[in-house]
Amino acid sequence: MEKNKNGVKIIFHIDMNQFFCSVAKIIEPKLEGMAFAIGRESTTKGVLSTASYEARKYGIHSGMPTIEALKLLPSLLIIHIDYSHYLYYHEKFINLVKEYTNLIEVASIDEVFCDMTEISNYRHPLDVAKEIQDRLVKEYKLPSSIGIAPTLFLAKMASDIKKPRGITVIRRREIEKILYPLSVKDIFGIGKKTYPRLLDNNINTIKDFMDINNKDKIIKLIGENTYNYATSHILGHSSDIVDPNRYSESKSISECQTYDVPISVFEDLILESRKLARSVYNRLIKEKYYFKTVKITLRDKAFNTITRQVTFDDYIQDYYVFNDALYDLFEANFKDLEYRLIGVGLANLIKEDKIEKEYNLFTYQDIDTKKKNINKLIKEFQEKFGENALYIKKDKK
DNA sequence: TCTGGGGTCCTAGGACCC
DNA sequence: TCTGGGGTCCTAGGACCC
Repeated sequence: MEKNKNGVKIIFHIDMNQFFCSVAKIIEPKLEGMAFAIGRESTTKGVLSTASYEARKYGIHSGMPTIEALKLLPSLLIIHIDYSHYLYYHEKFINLVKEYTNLIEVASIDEVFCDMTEISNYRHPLDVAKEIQDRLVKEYKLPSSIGIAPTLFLAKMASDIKKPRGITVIRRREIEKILYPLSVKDIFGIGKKTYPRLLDNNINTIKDFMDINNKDKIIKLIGENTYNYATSHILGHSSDIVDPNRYSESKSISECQTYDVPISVFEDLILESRKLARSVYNRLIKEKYYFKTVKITLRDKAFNTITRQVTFDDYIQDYYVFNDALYDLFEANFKDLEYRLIGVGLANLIKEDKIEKEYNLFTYQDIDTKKKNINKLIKEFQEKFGENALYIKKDKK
């Protein structure tokens, strides 16, 4: 891996500030300074995906039900933008960063990790960060925050510290100073379920979280693996590298739909599932995957959600097998309820070009196992009946 | 109070194999 | 009749992230 003259990796995490709102403002500059949010237009159903800083002042935030946000601010403007617009500016953003390094890991539509170790040998990382930030604003009107640290995890934590338009550096020797005063909810991976449970146990700050005296208590709450993951990453112990191919292959493809009018008739459910299935299948073919697992999701009016799945022995790419499996799964799990959400998906994916290799491997393994079994049997029988008992004499006429 | 849509990863239990 | 230990795969649910 890249190392600079000090033997330390320089990782950037570049995070677009309220990316969806920025794109809306590019499309319509009048939105600048207005309290608005991104969500489903002309309905109070659903949740908001982003809120402008002006809207956030009223307590409005992403994930908030639209109807709740409107209670806080009846004049909140709700905008919907086609996803292709976001993708367009995503590309611009990625291409600009690629001018500095090819070691880029696209983490989501609005954030990337990049390894700037090489460039740090002849340019100061802060200058580079400042330049990227300025160019994103000048060339595309995209504000961003940048975190600079020796690991991906710390860079991600760093970019969160100053928003909007911040640049934060975390050096190894500054980890305690910078991170320990922060709340445990700022730890990447601690969410809205775990946070209150930690608070109940007097774990408020990252300092509390890292206190060895709290170790057993925290492990009981979040499990040993999560604990070890979080603590070692906070200390900067991580061998993660910027991997441009980390998300290049999907693990699953799925689509779901929430209905304003719940579905309570099985035939309607099947009809809707066919639409979702068609779309999922098109993506499967377009991206050249085979699948082994078919999944369904059902959510009723009371928000009870079940998932069911079936896995086949071989990788397949057959639309009718997919649809039959969906039908069987829905039929077996359909109850006399009102369903608000239906989901279908494919998992256990493999790329088309890998499939032949896989099959050859399977066949080889099969032969190998079979051979071993036969030899075991021969040995057993020879021990029982004698070395030559299994060889039939050919002297018979 | 009302809760979208697309993902990833983890856990715990069970089946099965050696 | 009383049954170990390790590994892998599958399933369902849950937490989390953007």
